[in-house]
Amino acid sequence: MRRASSADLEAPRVKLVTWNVNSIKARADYVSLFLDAEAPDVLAVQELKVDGPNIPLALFEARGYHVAFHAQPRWNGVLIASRLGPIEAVHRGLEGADEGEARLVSGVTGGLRIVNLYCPQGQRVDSPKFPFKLRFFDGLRTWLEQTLDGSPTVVIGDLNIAPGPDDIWAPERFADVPSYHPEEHARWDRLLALGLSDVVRPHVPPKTYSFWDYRGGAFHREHGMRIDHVLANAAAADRVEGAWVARDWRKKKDGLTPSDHAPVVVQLRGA
DNA sequence: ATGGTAGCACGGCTA
Repeated sequence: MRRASSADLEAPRVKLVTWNVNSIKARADYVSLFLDAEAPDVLAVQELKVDGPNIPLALFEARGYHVAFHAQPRWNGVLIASRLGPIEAVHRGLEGADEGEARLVSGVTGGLRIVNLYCPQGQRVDSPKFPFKLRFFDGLRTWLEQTLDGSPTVVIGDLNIAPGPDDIWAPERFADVPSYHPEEHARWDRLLALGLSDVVRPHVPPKTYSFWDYRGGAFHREHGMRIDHVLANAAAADRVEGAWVARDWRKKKDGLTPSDHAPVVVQLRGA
């Protein structure tokens, strides 16, 4: 554990991570390994999959992180952990667009607004989940229009959209499939039109992925997608020094099963 | 071939 205040003065740099962990309960030991090895300043977690006492908050608190979360049993669930300081102005949920599911938590920490998202996956285009996904993005845009105020902000998380052909292993196979559908790309473009930019894309080579299905040996076949994102408004994007996918954390560690997503890391200059 | 794997209210659903 390190002393937050003096260390931050010595190294004015913020290491921001987004990671869909596929159950914070099943991944508690694995996430602990990650925190000790990578020491993020802010970690945005998606897919908690548990609520209440089943969330192992102690693993964050024991390492000096402040925590804010929005959770439900079984599915979804998002959490922000920060050692920049307390998390203030916390907002939970996307009223009118999330159908009561725990998919958005936001807060301000260290002078940075974090909007942490777990967007719907969409299942198949002919399932009710797909129009729900599109409505969620429409509601998100409306909410961001009202929320973005020019202060440094990142919109971060598992957006379940691969924005371009370099972000998915076989774009031709996904032309009519959620994660790479034209209707989703239209929503992506509308988010960017709010003044947000994808601050990871310029720093990673084409065909860099953040998610590989557990099934069919997808990781070893490099059958992946880049669906975990960090979007930043101008005030935050100006501070980005680098970004990468921590691909090694998609592998087993000490015999522990990994998530099907790797952490995505963005390094920012301190304020 | 409607699979394959992992996780959650233990078992159908979600990804």
